[in-house]
Amino acid sequence: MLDIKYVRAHPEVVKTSIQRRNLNAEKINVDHLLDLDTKWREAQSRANDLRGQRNELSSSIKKLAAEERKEVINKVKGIKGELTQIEKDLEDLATERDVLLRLLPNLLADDVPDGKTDEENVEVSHWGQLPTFDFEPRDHVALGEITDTIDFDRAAKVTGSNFYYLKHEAVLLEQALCSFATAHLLPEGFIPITTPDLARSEVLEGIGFAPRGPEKQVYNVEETDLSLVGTAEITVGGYHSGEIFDADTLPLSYLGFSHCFRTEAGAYGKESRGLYRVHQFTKAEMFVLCEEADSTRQHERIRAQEEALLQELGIPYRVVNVCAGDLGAPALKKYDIEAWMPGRSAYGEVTSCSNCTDYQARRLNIRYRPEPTASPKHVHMLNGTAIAISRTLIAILENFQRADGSVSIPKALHPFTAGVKEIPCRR
RNA sequence: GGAGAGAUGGCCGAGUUGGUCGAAGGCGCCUGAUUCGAAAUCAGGUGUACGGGUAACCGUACCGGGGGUUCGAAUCCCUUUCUCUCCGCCA
Repeated sequence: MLDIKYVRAHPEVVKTSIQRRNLNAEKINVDHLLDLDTKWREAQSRANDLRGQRNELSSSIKKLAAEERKEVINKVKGIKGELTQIEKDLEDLATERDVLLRLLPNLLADDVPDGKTDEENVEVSHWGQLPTFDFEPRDHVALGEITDTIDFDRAAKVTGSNFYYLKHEAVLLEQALCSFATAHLLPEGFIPITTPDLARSEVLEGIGFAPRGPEKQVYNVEETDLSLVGTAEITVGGYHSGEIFDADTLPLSYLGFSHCFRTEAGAYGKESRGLYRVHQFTKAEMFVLCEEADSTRQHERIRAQEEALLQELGIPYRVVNVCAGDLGAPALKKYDIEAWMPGRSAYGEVTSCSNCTDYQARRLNIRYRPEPTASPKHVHMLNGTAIAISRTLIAILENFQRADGSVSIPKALHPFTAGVKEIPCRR
């Protein structure tokens, strides 16, 4: 959520963000919002006057004789009639205004490229040598089948499409990747944390997810206000809601582990084969709370960690600066890191990191005091994928496959795989 | 799941026969005095949001959330969430 005071002062900047993000300006109407806001402020002012009058008269009642008292009470009742109506208007205006206010996306960083879809994201760097094979490389679905490590067919019996079982070395890899991420990020000051896999609507909304309605991306739990989380960003972000930090406790960095559940409604089509777009996966997520002036630096720090992890694994990748039209509403700027996936001879997103500035902190009410006696400001919040297990598995299987259908396990994971260094072909 | 108790400012904690309570007291923090400096001590200050004003400042709201009673609610009633204790069930 943006600061309404900022919207009042800089409506053009907000409009530009909406336009560049290719959002529906009819629906997300800044002028209408400001109009409602003006009316709300007028009503607020009037209500204040009336309440002031009421309070003054009310407090005098005690001292008055019975005769006068009746008269004044009637007078106050008259004020109350008008006040009740204005308070009703005030509430309606505030509700309508806030609905619109919450639809506004974050501002855009200066260096966010123009563009409508992910095809217009701009490559900013790349790393690693693309593998060459003297055989026809298999994709991860085929590899998962012949090594008996990923089973989609049987999962379909239990949960339907886009679920899977991991078996044998894939399970080792899942656990090893989590341990690998921890081992790498612990010395960097990240606090490991496991979180609930569910969260309340209030928290989902605070982070910028729609918990209900046609645009929701999450599973709801019946007869509760809970949803399965799509990322630990939600639960780690909600962790400190309502709190005020001393500046010297920031930045605060977490490495959150959770399962991620996504309905992926309407996302079927290309790029949805195999593990790429599934309803459940495990993820290690970096999450940083910091001071306002520090967030750009923290964003680069998270990105550097994401790159370091892929480099240690030996997976070729490129970094793209996500264009305005492909950015999520809470993000001021986002990098996607795309690993090379030989199964489709293309790069595919494996991690991303977003600078959400104070957009999430405002609704979650997470603040800090820049100085001990200063008024609190909202913290800046950033998130980035350390390891998304499912997509990392794609990259590992496809990049490290051999002609005989076996797969070598990256050296960086050997300390965590119980001595297992390769995945044998079983068919 | 059943029965009770509670939720107050950055923290702890008074206040429940409704009015002078944004809220005692303490801690913490800030400023000043004292000191070579510090500790200790003493004095003063110290919530958030919204609205108004160039400003000093003024008004309004906020005592977990929502609703109600009343001229007036931290205080009374209803409801909801959470916490704690006890009982039951269970990994």
